Amino acid sequence: MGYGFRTGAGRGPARPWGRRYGEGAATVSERKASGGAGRATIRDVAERAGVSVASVSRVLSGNYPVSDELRRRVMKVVRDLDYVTNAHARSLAGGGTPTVAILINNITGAAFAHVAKGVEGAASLRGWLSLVGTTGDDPERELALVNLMRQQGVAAVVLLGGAYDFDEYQLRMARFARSLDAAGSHLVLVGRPPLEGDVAATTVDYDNEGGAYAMASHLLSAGHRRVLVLPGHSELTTAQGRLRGARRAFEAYGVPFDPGMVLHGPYDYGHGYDAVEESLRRELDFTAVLAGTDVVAAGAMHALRGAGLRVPEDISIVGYDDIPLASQLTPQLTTVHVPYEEMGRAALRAVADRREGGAGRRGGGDGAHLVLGTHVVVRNSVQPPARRS
Amino acid sequence: MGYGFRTGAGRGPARPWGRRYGEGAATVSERKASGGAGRATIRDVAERAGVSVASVSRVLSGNYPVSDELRRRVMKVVRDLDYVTNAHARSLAGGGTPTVAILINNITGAAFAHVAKGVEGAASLRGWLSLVGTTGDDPERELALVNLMRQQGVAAVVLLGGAYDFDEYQLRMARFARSLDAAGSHLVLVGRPPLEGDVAATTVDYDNEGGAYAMASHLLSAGHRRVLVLPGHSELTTAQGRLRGARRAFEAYGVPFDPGMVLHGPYDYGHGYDAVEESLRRELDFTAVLAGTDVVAAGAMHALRGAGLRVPEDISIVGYDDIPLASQLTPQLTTVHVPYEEMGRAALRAVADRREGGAGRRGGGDGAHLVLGTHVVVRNSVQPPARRS
DNA sequence: TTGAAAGCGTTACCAG
DNA sequence: CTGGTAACGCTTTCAA
Repeated sequence: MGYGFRTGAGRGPARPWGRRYGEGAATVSERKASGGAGRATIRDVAERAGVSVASVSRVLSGNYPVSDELRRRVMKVVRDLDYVTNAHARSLAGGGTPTVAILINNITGAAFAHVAKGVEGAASLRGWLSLVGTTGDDPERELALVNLMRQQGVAAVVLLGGAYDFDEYQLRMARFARSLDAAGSHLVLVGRPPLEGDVAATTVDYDNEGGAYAMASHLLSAGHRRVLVLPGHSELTTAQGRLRGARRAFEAYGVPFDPGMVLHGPYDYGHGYDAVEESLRRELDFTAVLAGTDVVAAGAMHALRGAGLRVPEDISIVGYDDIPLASQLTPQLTTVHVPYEEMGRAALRAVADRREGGAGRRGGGDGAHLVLGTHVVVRNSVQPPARRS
Repeated sequence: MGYGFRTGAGRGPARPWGRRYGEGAATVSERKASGGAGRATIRDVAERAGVSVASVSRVLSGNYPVSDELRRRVMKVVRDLDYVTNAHARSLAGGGTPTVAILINNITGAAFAHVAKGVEGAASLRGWLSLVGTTGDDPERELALVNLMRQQGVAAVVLLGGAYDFDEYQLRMARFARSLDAAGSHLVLVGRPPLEGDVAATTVDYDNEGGAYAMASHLLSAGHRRVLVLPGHSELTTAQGRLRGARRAFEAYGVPFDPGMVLHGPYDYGHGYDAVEESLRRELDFTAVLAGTDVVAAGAMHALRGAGLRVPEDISIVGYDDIPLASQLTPQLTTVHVPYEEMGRAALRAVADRREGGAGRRGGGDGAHLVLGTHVVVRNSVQPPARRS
């Protein structure tokens, strides 16, 4: 009748917006010449196959009964035209591939790569897509990225890596969580402590402090008493946890913990190198180095060697993370294994389960918290302390 | 008049599809309760600000003059509602954020991380988005991913890493290129040789063979004559190039090249280790190892050391890629620097330029080919050959 | 089992 | 400078 869209038999207004297919309800004319500019649409397929767009949609979605004949006809045209569905249109109409966004400070970190692999692998297993964004440690960029992901309508935003424990952090993350939740998305924190309060965010963490405790214990039980500790940046939550774990181990062993032996700094090779070099210059007395990450340990090892010290004969070194580098160093590094890839998988699983399970139980409160175990991997970088002259 | 959408004053059919805002042309009623389920839409914002959706769109797009008063009103509501544009709707309507897809075999590779960083960095600089997918060396998955990316309407698909030079490869890639081109997208090959013929794909490559030539020359000019070559998989284009370069260097130096000293295998630590161990067992006579990648070199170094051989005093080793690992090994590895990050940047730049420049010059033919230089980085893993007993 | 058409949330054109 | 609204390409309901 009077209303209706794409009916009205050619009485539409002028159309200066560009091409249009099949103007008028039953009029199959003015067809776009196949192979023209731009992507083929579902209507091109429908017309060419002599069926309705609804049928094409049903064939392609595969979630609706269609006759074999119809399917055959449609699929042939799809192949001929090399047609693929427009994901944007599909999402808009309600369907669409769920997408996870992975946000990371530095894509170059080996630990990240493994988490990303876990997420990506689990995602593609379910036919999900994954987006990656890097923040470069810039909070502004992080904010911008979260918003960008929100625009994309992602099923979840996975934030990777230790967080800086500034005052603003909790507020900011809580805001992210709320925002995403309101948009039907979800925040997942991987490798950082859970948010306080009743926030709708999932946390997938590992036993950071426990790993450090075990690692330090390993050193202590080998007889080391003077150990140089390089936990990382003092405001970084992972560094704080590692330091805490080490401290607890010292207490447990009744060994006094000397704060003067703790050197904070970034999780990189250069810091490990510099810290050890400086300690040597300052003639600090230590028989072992407890590094915050394997990369820091590698740097430390380099500096030690540069000073003519042997590892582990003169000085023992341990790392944290158990990235491939750990077993590629000489000597191979004793370190704490963190199940990064498994964490990635767990993160995606959490989101997927949540999605299937409780539609409608949104609105905060169910901040799940998963903690995966860590353990010491003993290799060749630790020996009982040498009696130093 | 008779036609029209969302006009016709309430004469529309029943609407069982769900909520709808502002039924009828001027009727501002039946508003969704703010804060309800789902994302706020541009119409929520428009209604709440008492302006038209067109105005909201203009304020948010920022590409059209609007009064300060309007902007203020709209932005306030946007903040109140925590509104973000729906990227899918935006793309569908013609706007939208350009997106690059990065496809990679193994996300864990360090070389990849740097290319990805380059692409991602350059992309976000322009406000572009980047997607990452991993193929796991599976051609089927690669195909599926390219199609997925095509569905997403990505501006370009960047394929990373050496390719397996099977017969089918050229055809497959040409098909990808054509497909993407037809959809208004573009194929970029990074770190692999360009496609043959008149194919619309851009290639960003590095002087692979030249780097190998220089690296081998370095070894030869140090006096090495018997060198164990571990180029990689024999079907991998990068491995082929590296082997070719080495061979040319031998020729240039008038040193006979012994095919028996070439051991093919994957680009991983284990292969380096195994190859050297086996060579040692077979009592192959060599004074240096020319590894296909730094990781292979690391494995080789480990095996050598396990056999009681010193590097570089007894055996010299060189790598390829110059990933961070190279300078973290002991001794630090002399290797070939490949500008991975720069390649990533170049890849994105190529796509972006192409997009701005020649709209309409699609249809094959302009397969640009960029080749970036490589160079030897001399560190401490090479010494003139020891006179062996 | 199939077809017709409304609706998803934007953008950009046209008219004022 | 602002408002109205067709169109983007698809899914899904309703009707046949």
